[in-house]
Amino acid sequence: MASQSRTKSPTIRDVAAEAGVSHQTVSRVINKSPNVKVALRQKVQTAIDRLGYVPNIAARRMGGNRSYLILAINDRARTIDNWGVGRGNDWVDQMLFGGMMECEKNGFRMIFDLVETENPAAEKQLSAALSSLRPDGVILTPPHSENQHLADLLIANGTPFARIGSSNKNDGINIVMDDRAAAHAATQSLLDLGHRKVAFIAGSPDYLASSSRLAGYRSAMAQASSSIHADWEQPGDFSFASGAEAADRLFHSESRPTAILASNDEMAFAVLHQAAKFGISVPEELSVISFDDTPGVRFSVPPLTAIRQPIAAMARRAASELIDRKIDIQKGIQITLPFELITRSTTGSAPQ
Amino acid sequence: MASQSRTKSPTIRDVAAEAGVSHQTVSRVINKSPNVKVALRQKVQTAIDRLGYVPNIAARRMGGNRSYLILAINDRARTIDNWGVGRGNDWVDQMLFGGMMECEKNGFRMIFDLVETENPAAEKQLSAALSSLRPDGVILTPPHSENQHLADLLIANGTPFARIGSSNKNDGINIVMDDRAAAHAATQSLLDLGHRKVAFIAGSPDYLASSSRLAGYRSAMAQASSSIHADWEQPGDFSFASGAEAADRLFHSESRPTAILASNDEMAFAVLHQAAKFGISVPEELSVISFDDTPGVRFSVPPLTAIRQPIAAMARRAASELIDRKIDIQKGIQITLPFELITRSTTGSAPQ
DNA sequence: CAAAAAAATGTGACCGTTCACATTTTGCTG
DNA sequence: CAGCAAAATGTGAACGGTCACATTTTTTTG
Repeated sequence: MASQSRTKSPTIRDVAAEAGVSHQTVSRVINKSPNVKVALRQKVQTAIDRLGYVPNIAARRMGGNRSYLILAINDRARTIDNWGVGRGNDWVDQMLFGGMMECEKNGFRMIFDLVETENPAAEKQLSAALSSLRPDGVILTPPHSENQHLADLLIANGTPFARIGSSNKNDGINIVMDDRAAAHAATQSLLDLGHRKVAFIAGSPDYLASSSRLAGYRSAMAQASSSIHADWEQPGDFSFASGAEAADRLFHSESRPTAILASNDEMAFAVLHQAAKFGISVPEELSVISFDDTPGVRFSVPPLTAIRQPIAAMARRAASELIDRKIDIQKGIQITLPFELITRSTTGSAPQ
Repeated sequence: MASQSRTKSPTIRDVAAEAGVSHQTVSRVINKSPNVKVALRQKVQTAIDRLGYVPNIAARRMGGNRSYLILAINDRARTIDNWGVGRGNDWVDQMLFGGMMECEKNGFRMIFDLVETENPAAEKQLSAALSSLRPDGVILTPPHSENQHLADLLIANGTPFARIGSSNKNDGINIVMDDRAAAHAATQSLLDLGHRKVAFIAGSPDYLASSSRLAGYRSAMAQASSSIHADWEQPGDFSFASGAEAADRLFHSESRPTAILASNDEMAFAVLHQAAKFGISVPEELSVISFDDTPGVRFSVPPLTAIRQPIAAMARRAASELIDRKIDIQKGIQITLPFELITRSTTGSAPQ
């Protein structure tokens, strides 16, 4: 009944026999060892091609001390809503793409683990995954990149790791976008369009990025030396609801802003939503810029001008660094990737 | 320099020594063999807990004929745009969630492979993945679920597989939403609101779902016995651009529809976009329903009424069936999962 | 209650790689 | 061109599970 007998794939010894060499020589060819003569290498390669040999990843892990696996830890909370509410985790597919391409290029595989944000068993879950998979590297994405317990566990275990979207850490590989500079640039672009009343909706304080973005906004505003209104800095938590509330407060403010910088796309969507309700036209009466540039933004009406967070590029870089693994995880490495301001249709000159 | 020595995880033999039994007994406990006395089982379990033992997945694969791996084949084309254009693959994260939860529950892991749609090397890529990973099951997602070459390869290899979003196949496990019924229901809901001029924007003909949806639309319209205008059936290919073009044609049509059923969210977004341009208010002058209900839809203005495609549930079911593997892949199994019509704000009574 | 059957437990080989080390071949030096 | 170092290739063990089968214990049966 169940599955019929699996076709037997050729082994390294089949290739060795076919090429008339020892199995170890085949291994050397696979692993690009420099100490194989060209003639032999070619003979082996021919045999590999003829037999369609592909090394078995499980056996490689058994024999050597590498697994050719990169483990990506993502937030379950961001994804779980898909079940009911239909909230997407735009990180996952970009992670997948950026990280996976890099892995594939190097004969690695990427495996995901979804860990609940506030789960006290998170360490246990990671620990089990390490034992079971013995990955060559682990990528931590927000908010897990802020969880030092996980990092400590990885250090104790001797597994190299990279954090995405977190910096100022003195261990592991830390890959970030320059949030401060990005927020500054976005704010400046609004100032350059003649806006003087520029508001900011902050992200959840749990994320380091939130304070960096706020700092960038403040520095640009301070430089502009225009009068700053306290109401223009609104709290938020990255949710649609919090964005809508912030927008309400701003629209009711006695000094209503003509431009709003929102700390993520979802809150920017909420701003557009509320603007429509208030009969405020975008971009004629109000300009909006958001952070992240997740895939959905180009379908908003009007399409959002946004700071693109290079998630795929960050994941790719994380994978690449882990695969190279010339790294001493005990001391931290900081890598900053460039941001990009994508101008679409929610920004325009300040109203007269 | 490189990674420091990895902490040695306990092995099955460490547990055996700790519990004072043979390694095979430990193996039996792990695998829930019924033939272990309760007293012994408990002694072993205690030792497992004390040592924090977790079986090494690679070793399990080497010894036995299972890998505890499910391979999910996704479309690279849908994802590759992330790099440049920022187009999301809403399948991936839902697949990930639905399938992965099920895998995790059973001690399995899910691995993704991104395969280009039109790539002639697709079979080679799958073949390599099979050799390398030896997965216990493979999940094919659109458009790969329509590629019989891949299915044949899997059958020849003896690897069970499930197709998502494809039916009428006589091999493998086939999991679908009832597209015809869903399209019928959506169309009917518009007719029930008093609409008589109901248009349809079709999806790419490469997908079986496209024709099913068209059929459902036609059957509902036929039943309504209202006069049907040829212009109301517009071609499309699931892209924003094709949706915008279809909308343009419909809005210029001499018998402009008061309701439009679009075959996916992206084309529905395009309809909203064009409606705004034409100054057509939604839902007062035009009702819109879309297919898929991908995460972004609730941020459209106004939020889209949509048929939810239960992607996560389908992935979960696929994984579940493959893990149970009581299946004879030679003969096909058809599984239909329920759809759901999510009413949001793009639908309303027909204008007078 | 002895003999046979069934259930519980144990033993050693094996999966397909890489590793450590042994051996052979090649290249270099004086 | 002997003698030795370095490069190229080969050999067998080991990784950590499961499998097939052997052995021991318990239960059933006539």
